[in-house]
Amino acid sequence: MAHRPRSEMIAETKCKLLESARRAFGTVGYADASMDDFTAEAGLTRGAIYHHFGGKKGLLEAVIMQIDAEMTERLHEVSKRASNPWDGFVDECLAYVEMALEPEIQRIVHRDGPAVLGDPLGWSNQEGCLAAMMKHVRTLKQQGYIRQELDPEATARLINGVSLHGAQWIANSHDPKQASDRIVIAFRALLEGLLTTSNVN
Amino acid sequence: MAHRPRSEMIAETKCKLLESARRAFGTVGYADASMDDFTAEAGLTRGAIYHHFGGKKGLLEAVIMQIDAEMTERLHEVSKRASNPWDGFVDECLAYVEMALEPEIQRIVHRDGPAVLGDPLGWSNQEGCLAAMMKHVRTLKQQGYIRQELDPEATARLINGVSLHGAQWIANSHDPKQASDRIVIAFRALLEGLLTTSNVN
DNA sequence: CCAATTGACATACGCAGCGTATGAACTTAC
DNA sequence: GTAAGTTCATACGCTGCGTATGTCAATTGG
Repeated sequence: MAHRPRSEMIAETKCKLLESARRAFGTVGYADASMDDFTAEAGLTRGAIYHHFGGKKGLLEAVIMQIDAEMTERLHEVSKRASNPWDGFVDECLAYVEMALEPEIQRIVHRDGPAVLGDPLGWSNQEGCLAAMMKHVRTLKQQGYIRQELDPEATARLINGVSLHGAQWIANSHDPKQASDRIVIAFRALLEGLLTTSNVN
Repeated sequence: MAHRPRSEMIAETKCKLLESARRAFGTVGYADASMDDFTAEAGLTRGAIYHHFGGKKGLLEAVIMQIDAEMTERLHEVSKRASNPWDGFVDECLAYVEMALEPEIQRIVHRDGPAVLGDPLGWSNQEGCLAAMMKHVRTLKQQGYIRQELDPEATARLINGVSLHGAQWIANSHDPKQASDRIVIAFRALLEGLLTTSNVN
């Protein structure tokens, strides 16, 4: 077995770095993740990181983009199998909450990410979870489900905030199950504020 | 002029440390704030920090508590001069948004704080901004303004999330004025979802 | 098929920054 | 007035990042 093409080797190296970095970031956090440690774990050294990702920050950014792509995919799956647009939207929101409960996502995407890279607006603008939700809101508006005066982007942003904080509260609650139930009730109530009067049940 | 009582000297030292640390954290951020630098700026050394605050984290915690206390006070002022409870609540929410726009608050309280110290639930549980908002929600519920099935804590948490993300979006927008207008509309819509049907206009 | 060149990493070095252990001065208590 | 405790400064070692440099393999051009 001779050597495989170079492009494959590179892709594998990048993949290994992303994997071990993601695990380190997700467990001990960005600040306490030693580059020497998790590169060694991947059988490499820091040199590879500086070459491929420019540095520790670049690596974090790449990890986040990877996770965000996975989240977007999962959310798409959820909203696809709803019977009507509004329910699909609500389901997607709740799925987003559930995902934010996963330790890896919570830590990397929602805590260290904004702290290290700044506001999420910069790195998840195109084709990310936020973009997907924004598109969803726009559709609901066109179909008359929600109020006409609502701006899709602003609305998506706010709902995103609701989801994140709800999730955070649930995650850190001593009784996650009960917290989840209470959050869902309040969440649904808030969302109903968006509906046009003719759509309020 | 002889020596003043020791307790005064200590208080002054603590105050100076808090002040310079707060400035450093608020501008360059927690990670890039060198303890040697901002202690020197206060005419002291790191030794003082480890003695009084236990370390860098402890100092951040103290700074956050100081800011949170100021925020609580300011919010209280706002809601006090409203004509009715619901308007007072809405005003308080919008004031919270505005405060989250201030760079120092945004950076220290909403970004570095959670990243370094973990979830805000731990450090702002008692007598903080969240507690105040929660109390407000409870009152509104008792007075019949908002739905009975809503849990005050969960609701306050979600609204907090709405405020934070709205503020963040406004702050990073290229047109803050326009963004602010769009956020306010969506924010009000969401809040109206909390109202009892008899209170919806 | 063989240089020449580029790319993909590893190695070595320097430096900043944190935490701790130690020490000195000053205060308070008795 | 002395002993004890407090408040800070100083000194030390360690970890961890970034960069500069080196090395080897792979690709390219003739």
